[in-house]
Amino acid sequence: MKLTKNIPARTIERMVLYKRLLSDLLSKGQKTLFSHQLAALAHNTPAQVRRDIMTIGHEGSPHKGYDIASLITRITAILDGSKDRSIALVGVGNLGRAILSYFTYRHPGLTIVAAFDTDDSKVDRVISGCRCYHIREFETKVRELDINVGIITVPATQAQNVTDMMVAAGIRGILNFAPVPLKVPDTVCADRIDIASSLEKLAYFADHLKQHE
Amino acid sequence: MKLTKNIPARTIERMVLYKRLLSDLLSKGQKTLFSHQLAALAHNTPAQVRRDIMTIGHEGSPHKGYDIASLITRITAILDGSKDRSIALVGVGNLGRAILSYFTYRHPGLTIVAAFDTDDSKVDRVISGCRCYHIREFETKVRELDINVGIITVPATQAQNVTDMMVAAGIRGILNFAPVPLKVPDTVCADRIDIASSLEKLAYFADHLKQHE
DNA sequence: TACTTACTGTGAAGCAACTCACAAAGACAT
DNA sequence: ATGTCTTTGTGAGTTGCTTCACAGTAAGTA
Repeated sequence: MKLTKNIPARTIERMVLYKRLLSDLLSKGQKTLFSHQLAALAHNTPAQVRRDIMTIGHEGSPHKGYDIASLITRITAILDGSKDRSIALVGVGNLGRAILSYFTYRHPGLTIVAAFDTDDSKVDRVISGCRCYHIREFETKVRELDINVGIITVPATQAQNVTDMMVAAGIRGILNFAPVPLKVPDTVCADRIDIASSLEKLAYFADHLKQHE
Repeated sequence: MKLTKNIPARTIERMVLYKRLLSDLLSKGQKTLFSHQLAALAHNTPAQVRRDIMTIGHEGSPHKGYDIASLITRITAILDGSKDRSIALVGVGNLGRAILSYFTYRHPGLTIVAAFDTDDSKVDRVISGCRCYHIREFETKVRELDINVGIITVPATQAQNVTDMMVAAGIRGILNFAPVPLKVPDTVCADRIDIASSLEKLAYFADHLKQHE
């Protein structure tokens, strides 16, 4: 695979979606599709789809469209989805446990292999198939299990501390559920999922979207 | 408050964050701040902060900066955060329950007032302070409790059905945890939170971000 | 009073993502 | 063959958010 330079984040997000949609179609026996069909499934435009596929260096043929199997292969290669990802979760509270149970065995290629907490009553328990360790073992386990993505589900006040610890341990991607922005060096990628913020934003648009045509 | 026309979604997201950061400062007794201080807390630039504040029609003074209390008031007015929001959740599975427990009593102004499921064993139970109803009562309860935001935590196969039901019941904002994009009329605002996708994206950037200065 | 300093408000420039619109090309019909 | 139809690939244009850079301004200083 040629080294495609700098694919924009938005495109990567859509690739993840395309991959899932295409895999569905493939498992139903469909072999090819056109840009407008994928666009309908992804709720965007044919032009967007074609541009995206062009961006990752793949091509289709004007009369058959895109070959689903080879497109999946290409996207997978881009996303590096071939190799299994080991993920660590820090903060075994309500949300942490929910993510563990929600996640386990459901997402091939993405596995939460270790959870961490400061609470001794949680240490060594196995929650939804995932063992809990004391947070002081974090760096050791990260190295041992070759983890490079971390999930943060600790209270806001501790999120930055945990982040710094993750960065020090060599984590390169952080998914943060705490409602604070994290400071990370630019060799590390951090994303925030904040349910309360999302709801507030939604509440705003629920009121301000046009009420009529 | 004057009708500010069309504040971009990105700005609204930052407003939600600013509001939280400013409230923290206010409760610590701070009265005013400068754009560069808020920028540091929000991890963006002073110019961005000033532009945002300008966009919502507020202003500061060159020597004292912005008045925190009045800025919060303004943001709250914009976000309509004064009135309490009633929220419905559909799909009382692992994730649904986690969100209920994670959310309850923690977010003033945002309350999940009713949960819905098809499973009779869940109906009438109270989970984390929130009562479950059978989904056939959805529209009735939505009207009764004046709900206009909904959370979807059902399996992907049912997400669109639930969405259509929500739209029919008059819901205007939908937060979707199922890994499929939803089709909604443009009078309704839908947002997707997909943990698996986020992790895949993160995994990609964990590998592709620059390794060194 | 005049000078310095530090900040805001904002027009204009810069960027990045999205869309348009059309040339090129294969399939099929006649 | 020749023409028609449909769809791809893509340069160019557009849109919308972000950043720059500087005039305007008020407080502090002497």
